[in-house]
Amino acid sequence: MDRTSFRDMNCSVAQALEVLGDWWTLLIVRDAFFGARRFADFEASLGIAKNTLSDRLKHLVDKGVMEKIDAGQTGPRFEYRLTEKGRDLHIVLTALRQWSDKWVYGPGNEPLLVKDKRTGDPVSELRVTDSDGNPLSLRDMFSVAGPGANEETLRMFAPAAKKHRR
Amino acid sequence: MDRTSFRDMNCSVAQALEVLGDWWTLLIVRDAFFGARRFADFEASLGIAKNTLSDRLKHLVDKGVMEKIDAGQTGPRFEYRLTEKGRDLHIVLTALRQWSDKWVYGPGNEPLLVKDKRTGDPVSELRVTDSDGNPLSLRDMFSVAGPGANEETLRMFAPAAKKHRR
DNA sequence: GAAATCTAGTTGCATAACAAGACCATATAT
DNA sequence: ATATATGGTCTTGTTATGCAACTAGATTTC
Repeated sequence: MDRTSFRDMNCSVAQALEVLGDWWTLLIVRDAFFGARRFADFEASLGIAKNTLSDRLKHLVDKGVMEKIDAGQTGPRFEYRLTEKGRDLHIVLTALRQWSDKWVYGPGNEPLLVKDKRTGDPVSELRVTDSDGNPLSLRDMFSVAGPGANEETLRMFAPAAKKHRR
Repeated sequence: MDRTSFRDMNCSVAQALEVLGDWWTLLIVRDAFFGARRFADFEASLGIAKNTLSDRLKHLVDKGVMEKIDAGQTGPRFEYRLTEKGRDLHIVLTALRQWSDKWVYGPGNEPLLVKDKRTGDPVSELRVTDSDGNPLSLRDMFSVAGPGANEETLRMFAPAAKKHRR
């Protein structure tokens, strides 16, 4: 009666959630982007229980999102740093932030703004675009099985869609 | 000893996770994008327990991400559909998918490809850009307290960053 | 028209995940 | 020698989640 793992699902979203889907995990990554490095940093800024933080950091290190560095000439002093894999999550956090700014807080109530250093303007909203940078709406795209697809993928991906189409 | 809620954190990422952060939730949304609508659709394609699915759907409806529609002339027959708020999560799923395609599966092993209907090319990678559409790297941006910030935000956002800067 | 089936769940039980706080080991500071 | 800081582990409870059984209205089959 373990919690169902997403490991065997041949789906990128599922795999991402297998790494990031636990309660607290993405907030730890967020804090890392804000400069938190030490165990106590995360603990203080999140108010997370030590054991949970310990688990999550281990998991993130294990998955290659963060690395644990012994920064200690002076006693037990470790730093947890984002790897490149971890830094690449910036786009995921941006997507979540923008969604929440729009739908939870609403325009004009954002707790935090991310701006372009050069112009001072807020960064623009993420959009899915074609290769030339033109925005694509949901109706302008379609999904197909990729090179890594298998039957599992297909079962997942074309679930009931067909059954209910009129 | 409840699970810590993120409700009181004045942070967009935390609020997004308060809505989406549970195990299974984003996979349910993913399935909705793939055309799943009925209780049994989600159940079959995910292999999720009925009670958990029931909880999650209630929560998503409650948060305005999906709506429950009685599509039943013929018996108990409901449909769960994404609202506009829910459809806007497409960008979040895209970010997660692209991250995983890059870092978990690797190029050439994607289980699923999303393509431009017009050209047949895969949609391009999400990027954070300035108002003119020029890509910005992490170093090209900075964060500031927004109009909705409070002390809580600041404590979160400038946690240890200062302490450890040399 | 009775029995089986389908849909959309709820309920009860077992276990894993999570939270809170006590405790611990190493090292430096006083 | 004592106190403090760091970075945890351990113990103990409470939820969350999974699994299976059951329910209830409506439809289909016999």
